[in-house]
Amino acid sequence: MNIGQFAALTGLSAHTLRYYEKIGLLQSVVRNGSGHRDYAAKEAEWIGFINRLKETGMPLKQILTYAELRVQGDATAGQRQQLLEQHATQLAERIRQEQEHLAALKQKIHYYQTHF
Amino acid sequence: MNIGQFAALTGLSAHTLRYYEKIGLLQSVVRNGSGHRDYAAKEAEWIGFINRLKETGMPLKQILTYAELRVQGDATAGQRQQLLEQHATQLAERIRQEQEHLAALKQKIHYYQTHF
DNA sequence: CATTGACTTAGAGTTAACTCTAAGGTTTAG
DNA sequence: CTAAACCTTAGAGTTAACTCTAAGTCAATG
Repeated sequence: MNIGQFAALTGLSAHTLRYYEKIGLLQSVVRNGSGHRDYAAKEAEWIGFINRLKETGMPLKQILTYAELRVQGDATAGQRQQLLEQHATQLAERIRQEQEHLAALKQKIHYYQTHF
Repeated sequence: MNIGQFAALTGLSAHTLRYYEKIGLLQSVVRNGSGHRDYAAKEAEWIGFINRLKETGMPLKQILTYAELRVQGDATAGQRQQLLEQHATQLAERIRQEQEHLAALKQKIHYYQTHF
């Protein structure tokens, strides 16, 4: 799959895909005979995971750390697990806070409803 | 209360407080005889609400819209209510997504636990 | 065979929300 | 009285994560 198709599939732009490659987030993209990038299914999966981490607020730098551990193979599984555990803990805490904020917002909205 | 004390109280820097004033987020700060800002309790409350909106991902521009409606008084209560309702809906949706992400992360962590 | 899309490097531009600096002046606290 | 904190305007710098441009070349599609 070429970069245009892969961009459409992942929702990222071709520019962004090259950028991700440049900073080391995508290390396994192979080229076809004429030098064009040829994306495989595993890249789509990996981008999916990157997006999950991004959408939960992990900065690219940290995702990059994870990516670098990943290419080092099984020896780094423990570190990766720890990294994800830390992130999961932070995410749970954020969800908790957002629920609190949501409750407060709803109360404020209720105030508007009853007073105007 | 002067700007230094108020900064300490709200967790924002004096720089940021002046910046908020400049962009119109803080419109009611009075000055004492010598021109220094004199913050009141209502400002602290308002900053608290701004922080709540910020922490739930509302961009300053939109918070500014709310601020401008606010200073226009009761006539804009409906619009403000609508703005908050929209935001609450988005927030609820985001929480839902984050919960999904969290579940997926936990599964991945579980995978690490059982395979290494 | 013409158009569209791919390739490269290198670097500039964008947006949000600060964050800080300069430069000169006034006020307050101990 | 002196040091720290406040005031002003105007503008530069920062960080993240893109986003785009230039300039020239090569490949793929209909």
